[in-house]
Amino acid sequence: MDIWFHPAKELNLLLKKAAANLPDFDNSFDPMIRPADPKFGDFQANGILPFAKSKKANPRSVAELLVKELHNLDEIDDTLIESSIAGPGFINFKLTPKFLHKWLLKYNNADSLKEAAGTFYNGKKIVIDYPSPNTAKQMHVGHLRPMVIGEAIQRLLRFCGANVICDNHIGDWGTNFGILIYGIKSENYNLDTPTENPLEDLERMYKAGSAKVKENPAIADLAREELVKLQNADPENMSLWQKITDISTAAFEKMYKIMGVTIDVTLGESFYRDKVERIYKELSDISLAQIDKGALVVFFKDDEKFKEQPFIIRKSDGASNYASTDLATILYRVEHFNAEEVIYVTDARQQDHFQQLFLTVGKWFGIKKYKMPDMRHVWFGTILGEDGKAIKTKSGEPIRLKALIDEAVLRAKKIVLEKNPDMPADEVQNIAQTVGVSALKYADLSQNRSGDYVFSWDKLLAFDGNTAPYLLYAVARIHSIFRKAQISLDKDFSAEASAPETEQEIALARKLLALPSVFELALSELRPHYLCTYLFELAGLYSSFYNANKVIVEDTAVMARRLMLCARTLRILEAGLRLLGIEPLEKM
RNA sequence: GGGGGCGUAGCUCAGUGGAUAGAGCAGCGGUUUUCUAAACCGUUGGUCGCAGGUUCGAGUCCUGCCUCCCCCGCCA
Repeated sequence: MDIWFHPAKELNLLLKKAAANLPDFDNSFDPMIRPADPKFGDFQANGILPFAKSKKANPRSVAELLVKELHNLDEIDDTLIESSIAGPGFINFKLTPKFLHKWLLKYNNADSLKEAAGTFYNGKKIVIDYPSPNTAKQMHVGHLRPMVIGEAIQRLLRFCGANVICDNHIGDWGTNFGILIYGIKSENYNLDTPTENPLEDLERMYKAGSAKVKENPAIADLAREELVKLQNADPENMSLWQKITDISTAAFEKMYKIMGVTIDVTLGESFYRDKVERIYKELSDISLAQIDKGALVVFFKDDEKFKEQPFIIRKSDGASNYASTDLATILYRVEHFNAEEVIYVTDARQQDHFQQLFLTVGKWFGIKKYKMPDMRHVWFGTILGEDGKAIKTKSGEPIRLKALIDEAVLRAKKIVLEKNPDMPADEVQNIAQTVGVSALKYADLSQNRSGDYVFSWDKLLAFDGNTAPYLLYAVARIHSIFRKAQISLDKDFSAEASAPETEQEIALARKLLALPSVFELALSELRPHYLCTYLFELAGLYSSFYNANKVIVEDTAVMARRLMLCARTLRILEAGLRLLGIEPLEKM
């Protein structure tokens, strides 16, 4: 019998195969394999109950027939998998220590795990759109989520075999540049000799300009003129715009580096400014779009939700908007990158926009016979202020991302020093940097992305419980064991180590084998918090094992057995942390 | 008015129609001559917003209601 990477998936197939051999079963039977409570087994099949009900049969006797047939199959080795029937008619499956051992020998490092996980996506071409900030604005706490969630998802997709392109669709074009350029000119601000924080200056000038535009129509006209000049490629305004973009990009890149955000291409809205005409023409030609109240809009008369909510794809003043560029963008991604799937990582408020976008693309691509990509909007809730309202740039004091990171690192440093009074200063700084930043990221990733949450320093910078430092600590302790024993983490244990024996060894090994089911779940919903929960539980089981079962012992057989478990736990914890965008430490 | 989301322990949150609803924090009580105690073990704590319904089985699905947040034509 093969040692399957993903036992739940294989069992599901084999149960169907067994059922097909039995006259009492038919196609309506779905095994419904799920990970089980460890006290019952590794997996459970829930499907017998509804099936027996529909056939008016006794679930337990139906289950007995199926289990017997399953174990008659050549693919099943009774010394590797045990089945039992429990309760009203559940089938419980338990992987034996022998199976656990063989699996751990086979999937012994990140490469072998990645190779096996690659079958989930099999090279599917996916463009993922994140974090897509707007230029000329400083990053604040609101940018945390798209960065960390987008990064975790793209890494997970890549690990599971997708051919991913991270496309940073920055907001670098639009009406606000008229106001900003007006603001810069009215202050005679020199972009060539920028101050320490030029983005702060740009933001200030935009705010000042925006306030003036609101109260003075004459200034509004001036701002509009600047915008028209920019759109007509006036050299002076284009040069200003380019400098704004360069300043913003430089500042963003610094932040991406700190936050571990990796980007393949940056094709902002400005890139699509000459590509929207084709959109207007095509959508008009196929009568999908029409002029209404001066604007070009798409109606969805046959859609229950949007029948009275059109999608504006060109403003009545002739200018493009979010919808125009998003339509041009998705076409480009399909035509140029051959995207088979496009994933957008943005906040929840944009759900209507993306539903309308997807509806429009569905009709448009259908009529034009363009290759239809899968489209997913991965949305997340808002980070709220103490008042329960969204933290906004304009009102109140937004917490800058930089300040948040600095505070996190400072707090981490205090703890590192406390725990390691004799550590050299540069090492303290390195560890504090990783601990602080990863705590920040993990706090966001470990929550189900679809909820809002209230910002609090203590919450985002928590270092206890289900946090990055807890996981990093588990990793550091494993490294310490191997340092102490002077054994390589990549040592081949196949000759020396035997199957797990103690309660803690077995519990830990079983958890390690749950990884593929976690990938499957996290991928199906693109929710990184499932991976966080798993890693936390894994680290918890490791800590229990570590406490109860000493690794470096006289008995070489016991030591080899436990060292192998440590090495495998380390590899999975490290791989998992890296998927979350967290670089593990060897010491802390 | 239409739509989306949220509501689970004192707090912050997990929970794929499945078995006695779980963690962390906080609280209480333990564990260190032993591989990193940033740890481990034990323990207290529940009207899963309310009311119906579907189901062998509902925190999970459906209907209605309540609280709060968000979106609903020229912002992104």
